[in-house]
Amino acid sequence: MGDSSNNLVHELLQGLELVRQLQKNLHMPCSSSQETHELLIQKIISIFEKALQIVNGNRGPLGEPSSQHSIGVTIRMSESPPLSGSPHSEDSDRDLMEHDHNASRKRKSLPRWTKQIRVNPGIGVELPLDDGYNWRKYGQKGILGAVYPRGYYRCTHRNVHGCLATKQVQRSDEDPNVFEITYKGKHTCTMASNTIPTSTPNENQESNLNTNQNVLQGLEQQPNLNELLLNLRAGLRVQTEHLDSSHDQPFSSFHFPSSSNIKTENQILTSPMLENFSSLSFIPPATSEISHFSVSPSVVNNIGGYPSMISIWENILFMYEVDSCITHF
DNA sequence: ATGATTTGACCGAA
DNA sequence: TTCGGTCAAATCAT
Repeated sequence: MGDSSNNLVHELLQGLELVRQLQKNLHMPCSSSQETHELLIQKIISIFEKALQIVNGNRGPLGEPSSQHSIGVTIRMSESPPLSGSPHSEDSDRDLMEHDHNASRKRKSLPRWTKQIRVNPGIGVELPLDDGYNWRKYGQKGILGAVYPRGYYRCTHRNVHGCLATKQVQRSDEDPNVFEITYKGKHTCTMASNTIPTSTPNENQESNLNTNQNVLQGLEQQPNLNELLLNLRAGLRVQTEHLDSSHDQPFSSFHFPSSSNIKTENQILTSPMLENFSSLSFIPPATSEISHFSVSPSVVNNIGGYPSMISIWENILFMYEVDSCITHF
C-alpha cells in the first residue's frame, strides 16, 4: 500500500466518522438542525469524490477488471480478447459495441471478458460455479485440443427480459482445478440469484451455508471498490436532493430495498433508487465486471434503515483493506 | 406440471 | 471442410 492507499483509508475513515456523526444527529433531531445534516452530507460526498479520485488513480478506469483473491479460489480477470492460443481466440473484437439485434447466432460484437477461477481441490467444487446470476445451460461441446468439454450458459431471464448475457465455462487442461469462465454480453435483466432474499437474509444465508457454490458466490462476487463508492455517493446525492425538497425524513431513502420494492424472483425492479444501489443491494449492475458482493453480516443485520450506511462504509473499508493486503493466494 | 439439463443436429465463420 | 456456438427435442429433477 502506497501513499495514495493510505490517503484513501484516511479519507474513508474520515467519511465513516462523518456518517456516524450524521447518525447521531439523526437520532437526536432536536439537537441538530437540517443545515447540520446537509453540511455533513456535503462533507461525505466530498470525501467520496476524493476517495474516487484516489481509487481511479490507483486502479485505472472504473470497471477495470481486477484480481480477486480469496480463500480456496483465486480469480483472475481479463478483458477480451482473451487468452491467445486458447480456444477463445476466434475473434478479437474488444470494443463494447451495440447489441446485435439481428439474432445472429454468433454474437461477435458483444463485450467479453474472462475470469480464471482456481478452485481449491479440498473444496471439491463441481460446475456450474454460481456467480450470482441465474444461468441456464444450453449446450456443451467438446473443444478441439481440450480435455474437458466447454459448457455454454445463457441468462435464465433471456426469454423474459431479453437478457443476452452468456458465459462459457472451460476447465483447464493443465490444471483441472482452474476454470476459465468467459462472459459475453452484459446483463440487462438485473436479476441475480442473490438478489434481495425473499426470506430473511439470515435464513437465506444459513440455508445455503456450507455449500460449495455459496463459498464461491461469496468469494467471487466481491464488489469493485469503485462501484461501491459510486453507488454510495449516488445514494448520497439522491438523498441530498430529497433533503432539499422534503425535510421530514432524512435518509429515508437510504434503506435497503425491502420486499415491497423488490418483488420475488423473475420480476422487475421499479425504483430508480435501486438502480443506484444495484451493487449495494446485491443486484449486479449490468455493466459491471464484477457481479456483486457477498452478503456481509454487518450489512444484513442493518437492513431497513440508515445504520446500514455505516455498515456499507465499514464494508468499503474492509474490502479495500482485503483487496490491498492480500497479494496472492 | 414446470423448469433445467443433456445431447445430437444445425448453422455460420474461417 | 472443420470447428465453435446455438437450437431444440428428449430426458431429468423438483
